[in-house]
Amino acid sequence: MPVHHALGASRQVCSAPHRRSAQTPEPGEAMVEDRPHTYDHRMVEERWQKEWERSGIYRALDDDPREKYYVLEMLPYPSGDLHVGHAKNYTLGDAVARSIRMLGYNVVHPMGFDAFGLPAENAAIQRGIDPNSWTRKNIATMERHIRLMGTGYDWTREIVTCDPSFYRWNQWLFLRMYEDGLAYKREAPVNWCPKDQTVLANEQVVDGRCWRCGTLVERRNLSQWFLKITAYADRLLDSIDRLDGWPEKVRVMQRNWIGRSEGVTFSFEVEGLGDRVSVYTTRLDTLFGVTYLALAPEHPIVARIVERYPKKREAIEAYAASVRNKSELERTSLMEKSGVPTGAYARNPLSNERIPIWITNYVLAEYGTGAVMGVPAHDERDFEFARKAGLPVARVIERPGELQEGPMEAAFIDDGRLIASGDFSGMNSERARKAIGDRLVALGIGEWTVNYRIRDWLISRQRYWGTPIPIVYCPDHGEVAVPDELLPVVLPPDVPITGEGSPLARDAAFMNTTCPRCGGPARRESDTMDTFFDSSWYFLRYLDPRDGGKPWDPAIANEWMNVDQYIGGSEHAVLHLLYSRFFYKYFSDKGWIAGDDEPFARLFNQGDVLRHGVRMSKSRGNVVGIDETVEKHGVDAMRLFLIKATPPEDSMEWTDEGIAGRVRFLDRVWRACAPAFEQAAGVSLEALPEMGGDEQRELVRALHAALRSAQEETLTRRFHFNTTLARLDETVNAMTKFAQRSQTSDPAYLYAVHALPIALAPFAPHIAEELWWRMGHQRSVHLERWIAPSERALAVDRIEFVVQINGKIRARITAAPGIDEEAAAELALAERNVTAHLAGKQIRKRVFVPDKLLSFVVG
RNA sequence: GGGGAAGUGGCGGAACGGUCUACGCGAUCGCCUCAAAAGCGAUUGAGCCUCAGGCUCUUGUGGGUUCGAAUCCCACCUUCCCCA
Repeated sequence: MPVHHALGASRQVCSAPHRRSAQTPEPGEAMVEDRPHTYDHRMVEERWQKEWERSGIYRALDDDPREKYYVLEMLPYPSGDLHVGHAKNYTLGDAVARSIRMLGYNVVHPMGFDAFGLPAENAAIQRGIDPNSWTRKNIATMERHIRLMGTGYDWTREIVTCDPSFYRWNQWLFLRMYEDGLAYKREAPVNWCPKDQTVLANEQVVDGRCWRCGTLVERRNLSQWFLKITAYADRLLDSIDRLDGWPEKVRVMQRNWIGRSEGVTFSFEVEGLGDRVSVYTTRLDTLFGVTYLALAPEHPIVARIVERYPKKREAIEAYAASVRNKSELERTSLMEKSGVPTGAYARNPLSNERIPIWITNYVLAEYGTGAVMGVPAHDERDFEFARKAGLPVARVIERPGELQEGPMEAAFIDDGRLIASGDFSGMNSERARKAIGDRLVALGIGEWTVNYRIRDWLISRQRYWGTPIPIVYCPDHGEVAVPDELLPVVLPPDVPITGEGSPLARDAAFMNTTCPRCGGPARRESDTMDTFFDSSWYFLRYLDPRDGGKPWDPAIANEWMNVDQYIGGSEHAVLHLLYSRFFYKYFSDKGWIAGDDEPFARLFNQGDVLRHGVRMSKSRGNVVGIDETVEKHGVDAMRLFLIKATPPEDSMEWTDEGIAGRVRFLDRVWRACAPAFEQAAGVSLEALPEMGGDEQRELVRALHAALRSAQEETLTRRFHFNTTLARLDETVNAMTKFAQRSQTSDPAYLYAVHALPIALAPFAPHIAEELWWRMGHQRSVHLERWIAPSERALAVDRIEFVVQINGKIRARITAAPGIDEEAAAELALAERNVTAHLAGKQIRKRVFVPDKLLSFVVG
């Protein structure tokens, strides 16, 4: 039987209360004798994690009358051991899911693994481990860690993308896109990472380097599969405006990435050739400042020019060869701008001026038209090149009211007023762009053009550990789609992985197949899909994870979509989020989802966890592991520290003192509640308790302030639970104080003890459950409804207002709330310090803010 | 160069037109103890004065709006992020 001791007694006994059920393990005896003062986190946490698993309290059901709420963390890559930096992400999502659930929503909160990708293959190359078993092992470790954090996921919905039951739907979706002309194969110069031995999408090249391994990428011409994301460029851009639950930063980055610009495509005639060279520009106002035409060495017209002006052949070909294999970054940023004259000339279509044609390294064939008009006076790169090449600089824009003389020191790239521009001189830039554009169109050599920075998404990867692209090549029928009934095209096991070339291409058993159309011998496509394909739609599979006939049931998806709260790091601000938005718009067009064609209503970017001032990461060797942290301090303490340290969007420093503080907090919670376990449950939470005195009122007020904070931070989606934890600290401090002065059998105290587990449940789920159970409850605290914060409980019976004279505080006065201005003034004028400052002055104005201040303006 | 975010005690942060520094960490002192740890309690922005009281200053810097500004506006400085 429980033994009650007054708080502060030399020995605090935590004995076993009544049994809950046959399956529930008994609380250990260790708590009773070994560590009498403290809460034994290890035993309690382990026990409840097992119990939650057994009882399945976090399962989300499809037909639930409550309003749905979809909370999702970005699909993690199973990288093995997790550290507390990962824990921050899952802890926030878990706290949000739990508090939303307690507020009465039907919450779905699933988890799964982004299991395809290069690290598994690299492990195979380096250590000869099979990618599948390596991945499965990592998933097991990671899943254990995620469970160890006390997270309340609905594991019945778990998906693993390397499972054929998942990736078969990648193939199915790919085939629908193929049918709709959104998936196509073409030869193109692509980003090739020599280390990873594969191509990369534009989005996956950061500063000219492979986003994964940091190797400088090269250019290669290869035949590759693309997804036509550019067909959705305008829609992807336009609906960014509606994403008001997204961080502004991410919205700006997406807009920049899509990079829509309006300009004119027009052409220059090449002298003596009859051909024309097209260029695209948004800066038509600088057209009269063109002093040369720059071509990419790969531009098709170069060959014709060489033919016509053979004298320069050698120089041109040598130059083209020297540039050819350089990466985009090297050409546009790292290398000095260079070029050679071709000997050919072009005519400026408006000024009719004769300008030299150069080939240069800083113009890329696959960007725009592969040719640009050179305007050194008003473009930085052109200015730099012209200076090196000795080309003239012709100023055609000036800042109004400013006369420039002498040679230019740098390009002037702002808008201004046109000079030396024929009929257009005197116009401002904006008007001139329109006028010059219209003139070119009227002359029949130009066309208004909308241009995008975004390119089609290259999804081919010459690697093994990914979804096989379901295409076969037949000598008679060419490219043939694998029919749906033959899906999935299964990744063959036991393929030797050497890091040289495509493993699948060497596997004869995989490659040799029959043509679905004629039954004759055919070869399979050996490329696999970019893993971003998987993460572009996985959030729909969670909703119908075991469907064997389709990727998801539209009716079920419509019940749950879209994702109400998406949580993840800002590193996916462009890639994953842009791809997912593209897929979702396509699904919407197909009628596979209804309603909003944006998948993620709200997005929250978490801040990092730092150790010694830098981001925690394995490669830096500054990680603090989950296992050791949980072992030493406990899951709840870890979660509380991760939440308490900073607002969730900020990065935080992991400190030993910080987590120690949260361990102390949990001990204080335990000590405050333990003496009242037996009696607390007898006090109803439906109504406020009797609050005889100030101490009682203050205690209940502190508790309700915590309840209000958690509720507000959840419903406003601000998630600044660091302030909620401050209110919980105050609550527990108030309880400790109360217990020292008054009886712990006081109804107000018992009420606080009874309610505390509910207020703690979203943040420290284990101790909350333990307290709840010890009070005799049979049902999980996590299935309880939140206690609505009560205005009456929050009301104070005394306020302190300040008296200001000319803006300076001269007195602080305690009074009843709601005191009127006259009464407040009377009290103020009774203060010595107030009268002293008012003496001999005339009151010109009086400002009264109820319960806050009374301000006198004197002169 | 353009855009975005941010600068508050010894530290993390709270407050977002109305008492600056809630809460936590750290530190100092006290109680308990043979002693320590733990726990509990108190103190903790700076400088002054005629020190039971009161004054001045303080939210990166300088201006402005206002009875009143950390909060709103302008300029500048610094840091981080994105784009070029």
